[in-house]
Amino acid sequence: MDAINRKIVGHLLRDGRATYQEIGDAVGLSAPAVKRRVDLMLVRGEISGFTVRVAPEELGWEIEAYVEIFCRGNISPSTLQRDLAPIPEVVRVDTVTGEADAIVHVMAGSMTDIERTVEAIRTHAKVDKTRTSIVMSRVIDRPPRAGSMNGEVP
Amino acid sequence: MDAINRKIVGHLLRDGRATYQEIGDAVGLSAPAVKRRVDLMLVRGEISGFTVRVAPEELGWEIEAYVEIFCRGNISPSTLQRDLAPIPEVVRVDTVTGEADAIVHVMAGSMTDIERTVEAIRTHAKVDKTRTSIVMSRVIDRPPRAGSMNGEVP
DNA sequence: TCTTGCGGTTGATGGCGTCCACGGCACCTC
DNA sequence: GAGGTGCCGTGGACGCCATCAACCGCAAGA
Repeated sequence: MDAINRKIVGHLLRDGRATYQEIGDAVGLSAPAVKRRVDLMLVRGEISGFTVRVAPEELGWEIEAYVEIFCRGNISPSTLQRDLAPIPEVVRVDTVTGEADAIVHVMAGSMTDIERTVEAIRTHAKVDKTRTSIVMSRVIDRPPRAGSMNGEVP
Repeated sequence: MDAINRKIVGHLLRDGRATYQEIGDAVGLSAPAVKRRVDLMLVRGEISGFTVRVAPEELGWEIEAYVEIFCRGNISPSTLQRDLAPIPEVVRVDTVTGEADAIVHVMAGSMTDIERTVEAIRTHAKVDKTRTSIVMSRVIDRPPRAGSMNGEVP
Protein backbone atom coordinates (compact mmCIF):
# COMPACT_ATOMS: atom_id res chain seq x y z
CA MET A 1 0.00 0.00 0.00
CA ASP A 2 1.65 3.20 -1.16
CA ALA A 3 1.45 6.70 0.30
CA ILE A 4 -1.46 7.79 -1.89
CA ASN A 5 -3.59 4.82 -0.91
CA ARG A 6 -2.85 5.51 2.72
CA LYS A 7 -4.03 9.07 2.29
CA ILE A 8 -7.19 7.80 0.62
CA VAL A 9 -7.82 5.38 3.46
CA GLY A 10 -7.14 8.13 5.98
CA HIS A 11 -9.76 10.25 4.28
CA LEU A 12 -12.26 7.40 4.21
CA LEU A 13 -11.64 6.68 7.89
CA ARG A 14 -12.74 10.21 8.69
CA ASP A 15 -15.64 10.17 6.24
CA GLY A 16 -16.61 6.85 4.71
CA ARG A 17 -19.17 8.49 2.45
CA ALA A 18 -16.86 11.09 0.97
CA THR A 19 -17.25 11.43 -2.79
CA TYR A 20 -14.41 10.15 -4.96
CA GLN A 21 -14.08 13.62 -6.37
CA GLU A 22 -13.57 15.12 -2.93
CA ILE A 23 -10.97 12.50 -2.08
CA GLY A 24 -9.33 13.05 -5.44
CA ASP A 25 -8.99 16.76 -4.75
CA ALA A 26 -7.42 15.98 -1.39
CA VAL A 27 -4.84 13.54 -2.73
CA GLY A 28 -4.25 15.11 -6.12
CA LEU A 29 -5.95 12.53 -8.32
CA SER A 30 -9.04 12.42 -10.49
CA ALA A 31 -12.22 10.74 -9.25
CA PRO A 32 -11.97 7.65 -11.50
CA ALA A 33 -8.38 7.11 -10.40
CA VAL A 34 -9.49 7.16 -6.77
CA LYS A 35 -12.32 4.77 -7.47
CA ARG A 36 -9.99 2.39 -9.27
CA ARG A 37 -7.62 2.41 -6.30
CA VAL A 38 -10.42 1.89 -3.78
CA ASP A 39 -11.87 -1.00 -5.81
CA LEU A 40 -8.43 -2.55 -6.01
CA MET A 41 -7.91 -2.25 -2.28
CA LEU A 42 -11.26 -3.95 -1.80
CA VAL A 43 -10.44 -6.95 -3.98
CA ARG A 44 -6.99 -7.20 -2.43
CA GLY A 45 -8.62 -7.18 1.01
CA GLU A 46 -6.64 -4.23 2.25
CA ILE A 47 -9.94 -2.67 3.13
CA SER A 48 -12.93 -4.87 3.77
CA GLY A 49 -15.89 -2.57 3.35
CA PHE A 50 -17.67 0.47 4.66
CA THR A 51 -19.74 0.94 7.78
CA VAL A 52 -21.47 3.38 10.01
CA ARG A 53 -20.21 4.06 13.51
CA VAL A 54 -22.95 3.35 16.03
CA ALA A 55 -22.93 3.50 19.80
CA PRO A 56 -23.40 -0.10 20.96
CA GLU A 57 -26.35 0.79 23.21
CA GLU A 58 -28.21 1.94 20.12
CA LEU A 59 -27.96 -1.60 18.83
CA GLY A 60 -29.22 -3.07 22.06
CA TRP A 61 -25.83 -4.07 23.46
CA GLU A 62 -26.22 -2.74 26.95
CA ILE A 63 -23.56 -4.81 28.66
CA GLU A 64 -20.15 -5.97 27.64
CA ALA A 65 -17.45 -7.99 29.26
CA TYR A 66 -13.96 -9.29 28.83
CA VAL A 67 -13.61 -13.00 29.48
CA GLU A 68 -10.12 -14.40 29.97
CA ILE A 69 -10.04 -18.09 29.25
CA PHE A 70 -7.58 -20.63 30.62
CA CYS A 71 -7.22 -23.93 28.81
CA ARG A 72 -6.18 -27.42 29.70
CA GLY A 73 -3.04 -28.14 27.73
CA ASN A 74 -2.64 -25.85 24.80
CA ILE A 75 -5.23 -24.72 22.36
CA SER A 76 -4.91 -23.82 18.69
CA PRO A 77 -6.35 -20.65 17.26
CA SER A 78 -8.35 -22.68 14.76
CA THR A 79 -10.01 -24.70 17.51
CA LEU A 80 -10.85 -21.52 19.34
CA GLN A 81 -12.23 -20.07 16.15
CA ARG A 82 -14.41 -23.11 15.52
CA ASP A 83 -15.71 -23.27 19.09
CA LEU A 84 -16.46 -19.62 19.68
CA ALA A 85 -17.61 -18.40 16.26
CA PRO A 86 -21.10 -19.87 16.69
CA ILE A 87 -21.73 -17.76 19.79
CA PRO A 88 -23.20 -14.52 18.46
CA GLU A 89 -22.37 -12.46 21.56
CA VAL A 90 -18.68 -13.11 20.98
CA VAL A 91 -17.38 -10.01 19.24
CA ARG A 92 -13.70 -10.65 19.40
CA VAL A 93 -11.21 -13.30 20.43
CA ASP A 94 -7.44 -12.90 20.75
CA THR A 95 -4.90 -15.42 21.85
CA VAL A 96 -2.50 -13.67 24.19
CA THR A 97 0.71 -14.06 26.09
CA GLY A 98 0.64 -14.03 29.85
CA GLU A 99 -1.47 -15.83 32.36
CA ALA A 100 -4.58 -16.39 30.26
CA ASP A 101 -4.64 -18.22 26.94
CA ALA A 102 -7.13 -15.97 25.24
CA ILE A 103 -9.25 -12.90 25.82
CA VAL A 104 -12.83 -12.95 24.60
CA HIS A 105 -14.76 -9.73 24.16
CA VAL A 106 -18.49 -10.24 24.66
CA MET A 107 -21.38 -7.88 23.94
CA ALA A 108 -24.84 -8.73 25.18
CA GLY A 109 -28.23 -7.26 25.74
CA SER A 110 -28.50 -8.02 29.44
CA MET A 111 -26.69 -9.52 32.37
CA THR A 112 -28.45 -12.84 31.90
CA ASP A 113 -27.18 -12.87 28.33
CA ILE A 114 -23.66 -12.40 29.64
CA GLU A 115 -24.14 -15.23 32.09
CA ARG A 116 -25.46 -17.54 29.41
CA THR A 117 -22.64 -16.58 27.04
CA VAL A 118 -19.91 -17.19 29.60
CA GLU A 119 -21.50 -20.52 30.34
CA ALA A 120 -21.45 -21.32 26.63
CA ILE A 121 -17.75 -20.49 26.51
CA ARG A 122 -16.95 -22.61 29.56
CA THR A 123 -18.63 -25.71 28.25
CA HIS A 124 -15.94 -26.48 25.77
CA ALA A 125 -13.72 -29.47 26.30
CA LYS A 126 -10.46 -27.62 26.52
CA VAL A 127 -11.60 -24.64 28.58
CA ASP A 128 -10.46 -25.09 32.15
CA LYS A 129 -11.64 -21.89 33.77
CA THR A 130 -12.63 -18.36 32.90
CA ARG A 131 -12.27 -14.98 34.56
CA THR A 132 -14.88 -12.40 33.65
CA SER A 133 -14.56 -8.62 33.90
CA ILE A 134 -17.80 -6.75 33.33
CA VAL A 135 -17.35 -3.35 31.70
CA MET A 136 -18.66 -0.60 33.95
CA SER A 137 -17.97 2.39 31.75
CA ARG A 138 -16.32 3.02 28.42
CA VAL A 139 -13.78 5.67 29.27
CA ILE A 140 -12.11 5.96 25.89
CA ASP A 141 -13.22 4.42 22.59
CA ARG A 142 -11.39 5.86 19.65
CA PRO A 143 -12.06 5.23 16.01
CA PRO A 144 -8.93 3.72 14.44
CA ARG A 145 -6.56 6.41 13.33
CA ALA A 146 -4.68 6.42 10.07
CA GLY A 147 -1.38 4.97 11.13
CA SER A 148 1.57 7.19 11.80
CA MET A 149 3.25 4.60 9.55
CA ASN A 150 6.77 5.02 10.84
CA GLY A 151 8.20 7.90 8.93
CA GLU A 152 5.45 9.66 7.11
CA VAL A 153 4.04 13.15 6.78
CA PRO A 154 0.28 13.50 6.82
CA MET B 1 -34.75 4.87 17.64
CA ASP B 2 -37.65 3.14 15.96
CA ALA B 3 -37.75 -0.08 13.97
CA ILE B 4 -37.24 1.62 10.60
CA ASN B 5 -34.16 3.49 11.77
CA ARG B 6 -32.76 0.27 13.11
CA LYS B 7 -33.26 -1.36 9.74
CA ILE B 8 -31.52 1.59 8.09
CA VAL B 9 -28.60 1.33 10.49
CA GLY B 10 -28.45 -2.41 9.93
CA HIS B 11 -28.20 -1.79 6.23
CA LEU B 12 -25.49 0.83 6.69
CA LEU B 13 -23.53 -1.49 8.96
CA ARG B 14 -23.33 -3.98 6.11
CA ASP B 15 -22.63 -1.33 3.48
CA GLY B 16 -21.82 2.16 4.64
CA ARG B 17 -21.80 3.46 1.07
CA ALA B 18 -25.20 2.09 0.10
CA THR B 19 -27.28 4.63 -1.83
CA TYR B 20 -30.26 6.15 -0.04
CA GLN B 21 -32.45 4.81 -2.78
CA GLU B 22 -31.23 1.27 -2.22
CA ILE B 23 -31.82 1.58 1.52
CA GLY B 24 -35.20 3.10 0.83
CA ASP B 25 -36.19 0.11 -1.29
CA ALA B 26 -35.11 -2.21 1.49
CA VAL B 27 -37.06 -0.48 4.24
CA GLY B 28 -40.01 0.74 2.18
CA LEU B 29 -39.23 4.46 2.09
CA SER B 30 -38.21 7.00 -0.51
CA ALA B 31 -34.62 8.15 -0.77
CA PRO B 32 -35.17 11.64 0.69
CA ALA B 33 -37.00 10.14 3.66
CA VAL B 34 -34.03 7.88 4.34
CA LYS B 35 -31.60 10.76 4.06
CA ARG B 36 -33.64 12.86 6.44
CA ARG B 37 -33.66 10.06 8.99
CA VAL B 38 -29.93 9.45 8.63
CA ASP B 39 -29.15 13.16 9.01
CA LEU B 40 -31.33 13.28 12.11
CA MET B 41 -29.60 10.29 13.62
CA LEU B 42 -26.29 12.03 13.00
CA VAL B 43 -27.27 15.26 14.78
CA ARG B 44 -28.80 13.27 17.62
CA GLY B 45 -25.56 11.34 17.93
CA GLU B 46 -27.22 7.95 17.51
CA ILE B 47 -24.73 7.34 14.75
CA SER B 48 -21.46 9.21 14.75
CA GLY B 49 -20.27 8.96 11.17
CA PHE B 50 -19.12 6.63 8.44
CA THR B 51 -15.85 4.79 8.04
CA VAL B 52 -14.00 2.20 6.12
CA ARG B 53 -13.02 -1.10 7.70
CA VAL B 54 -9.27 -1.58 7.50
CA ALA B 55 -7.08 -4.35 8.80
CA PRO B 56 -4.96 -2.73 11.54
CA GLU B 57 -1.70 -3.96 9.97
CA GLU B 58 -2.53 -1.92 6.88
CA LEU B 59 -2.42 1.17 9.08
CA GLY B 60 0.89 0.20 10.57
CA TRP B 61 -0.46 -1.25 13.82
CA GLU B 62 1.51 -4.43 13.92
CA ILE B 63 1.20 -5.21 17.61
CA GLU B 64 -1.58 -4.83 20.08
CA ALA B 65 -1.95 -5.57 23.74
CA TYR B 66 -4.40 -5.55 26.61
CA VAL B 67 -3.10 -3.81 29.70
CA GLU B 68 -4.94 -4.38 32.97
CA ILE B 69 -4.30 -1.57 35.39
CA PHE B 70 -4.50 -1.73 39.18
CA CYS B 71 -4.80 1.50 41.10
CA ARG B 72 -3.97 2.73 44.54
CA GLY B 73 -7.24 3.61 46.22
CA ASN B 74 -9.99 4.15 43.70
CA ILE B 75 -9.88 5.98 40.45
CA SER B 76 -12.57 7.95 38.69
CA PRO B 77 -13.37 7.43 35.03
CA SER B 78 -12.75 11.12 34.37
CA THR B 79 -9.24 10.94 35.83
CA LEU B 80 -8.54 7.89 33.73
CA GLN B 81 -9.86 9.71 30.69
CA ARG B 82 -7.69 12.74 31.35
CA ASP B 83 -4.55 10.70 31.99
CA LEU B 84 -4.78 8.23 29.14
CA ALA B 85 -6.36 10.25 26.34
CA PRO B 86 -3.05 11.97 25.46
CA ILE B 87 -1.42 8.63 24.70
CA PRO B 88 -2.14 8.01 21.02
CA GLU B 89 -1.53 4.26 21.19
CA VAL B 90 -4.41 3.90 23.63
CA VAL B 91 -7.37 2.81 21.57
CA ARG B 92 -9.79 1.96 24.28
CA VAL B 93 -10.18 2.10 28.04
CA ASP B 94 -12.90 0.44 30.11
CA THR B 95 -13.34 0.43 33.84
CA VAL B 96 -14.26 -3.08 34.88
CA THR B 97 -15.39 -5.19 37.78
CA GLY B 98 -13.10 -7.90 39.09
CA GLU B 99 -9.49 -7.88 40.03
CA ALA B 100 -8.26 -5.07 37.79
CA ASP B 101 -9.63 -1.54 37.85
CA ALA B 102 -9.49 -0.95 34.14
CA ILE B 103 -8.54 -2.61 30.88
CA VAL B 104 -6.60 -0.60 28.33
CA HIS B 105 -6.45 -1.68 24.72
CA VAL B 106 -3.25 -0.56 23.05
CA MET B 107 -2.26 -0.62 19.37
CA ALA B 108 1.29 0.12 18.37
CA GLY B 109 3.68 -0.13 15.49
CA SER B 110 6.31 -2.20 17.22
CA MET B 111 7.20 -3.92 20.43
CA THR B 112 9.25 -0.97 21.58
CA ASP B 113 6.18 1.21 21.08
CA ILE B 114 4.23 -1.14 23.32
CA GLU B 115 6.93 -0.95 25.93
CA ARG B 116 7.00 2.82 25.84
CA THR B 117 3.21 3.02 25.97
CA VAL B 118 2.93 0.70 28.96
CA GLU B 119 5.59 2.76 30.67
CA ALA B 120 3.58 5.90 29.92
CA ILE B 121 0.52 4.29 31.49
CA ARG B 122 2.41 3.18 34.61
CA THR B 123 3.84 6.60 35.35
CA HIS B 124 0.60 7.99 36.61
CA ALA B 125 0.22 8.80 40.25
CA LYS B 126 -2.63 6.45 40.95
CA VAL B 127 -1.49 3.48 38.89
CA ASP B 128 -0.05 0.87 41.21
CA LYS B 129 0.79 -1.92 38.82
CA THR B 130 -0.12 -3.21 35.36
CA ARG B 131 -0.45 -6.61 33.78
CA THR B 132 0.14 -6.76 30.04
CA SER B 133 -1.14 -9.40 27.60
CA ILE B 134 0.32 -9.15 24.13
CA VAL B 135 -2.04 -10.26 21.37
CA MET B 136 -0.58 -13.19 19.45
CA SER B 137 -3.34 -13.70 16.92
CA ARG B 138 -6.74 -12.23 16.26
CA VAL B 139 -8.93 -15.30 16.18
CA ILE B 140 -12.28 -13.59 15.74
CA ASP B 141 -12.94 -9.93 14.97
CA ARG B 142 -16.51 -9.33 13.97
CA PRO B 143 -18.02 -6.11 12.71
CA PRO B 144 -20.80 -5.06 15.11
CA ARG B 145 -24.09 -6.64 14.23
CA ALA B 146 -27.45 -4.93 14.24
CA GLY B 147 -28.86 -5.86 17.61
CA SER B 148 -31.51 -8.47 18.06
CA MET B 149 -33.06 -5.83 20.34
CA ASN B 150 -34.50 -8.03 23.07
CA GLY B 151 -38.19 -7.57 23.53
CA GLU B 152 -39.53 -5.05 21.13
CA VAL B 153 -42.87 -4.37 19.59
CA PRO B 154 -42.84 -2.46 16.33
C1' DT C 1 14.35 1.24 -30.76
C1' DC C 2 10.21 -0.99 -30.29
C1' DT C 3 6.93 -3.15 -27.36
C1' DT C 4 4.16 -4.08 -23.51
C1' DG C 5 1.58 -2.95 -19.61
C1' DC C 6 0.45 -0.16 -15.75
C1' DG C 7 -1.82 3.92 -14.18
C1' DG C 8 -3.87 8.52 -14.86
C1' DT C 9 -6.87 11.68 -17.53
C1' DT C 10 -10.65 13.00 -20.37
C1' DG C 11 -15.33 12.93 -21.90
C1' DA C 12 -20.05 11.16 -22.02
C1' DT C 13 -24.19 9.40 -19.81
C1' DG C 14 -27.31 7.63 -16.60
C1' DG C 15 -28.34 7.66 -11.92
C1' DC C 16 -28.10 9.68 -7.51
C1' DG C 17 -28.10 13.18 -3.85
C1' DT C 18 -30.31 17.07 -2.40
C1' DC C 19 -33.53 20.63 -1.81
C1' DC C 20 -38.23 22.49 -1.87
C1' DA C 21 -43.09 22.48 -1.87
C1' DC C 22 -47.01 19.83 -1.08
C1' DG C 23 -50.14 16.56 1.32
C1' DG C 24 -51.86 13.30 4.68
C1' DC C 25 -52.25 12.13 9.53
C1' DA C 26 -52.33 12.20 14.42
C1' DC C 27 -52.74 14.92 18.38
C1' DC C 28 -54.15 18.70 21.02
C1' DT C 29 -57.04 22.68 22.11
C1' DC C 30 -61.11 25.29 22.09
C1' DG D 1 -66.43 18.36 16.25
C1' DA D 2 -63.67 21.97 13.97
C1' DG D 3 -59.55 23.97 13.35
C1' DG D 4 -54.68 24.42 14.21
C1' DT D 5 -50.03 22.53 14.46
C1' DG D 6 -46.13 19.72 13.94
C1' DC D 7 -44.30 15.51 12.10
C1' DC D 8 -43.15 12.69 8.30
C1' DG D 9 -43.34 10.84 3.77
C1' DT D 10 -43.87 11.80 -1.35
C1' DG D 11 -43.03 13.86 -5.80
C1' DG D 12 -40.48 16.68 -8.88
C1' DA D 13 -36.48 19.32 -10.46
C1' DC D 14 -31.69 20.35 -10.87
C1' DG D 15 -26.96 19.80 -10.59
C1' DC D 16 -23.39 16.88 -9.34
C1' DC D 17 -21.49 12.42 -9.04
C1' DA D 18 -20.33 7.59 -10.19
C1' DT D 19 -19.06 4.88 -13.79
C1' DC D 20 -17.28 3.18 -18.05
C1' DA D 21 -14.62 3.33 -22.23
C1' DA D 22 -11.16 5.23 -24.94
C1' DC D 23 -6.94 7.51 -25.03
C1' DC D 24 -2.25 8.91 -23.52
C1' DG D 25 2.33 8.97 -21.17
C1' DC D 26 5.89 6.70 -19.15
C1' DA D 27 8.88 3.17 -17.49
C1' DA D 28 10.90 -1.40 -17.96
C1' DG D 29 12.54 -5.01 -20.70
C1' DA D 30 13.62 -7.39 -25.22
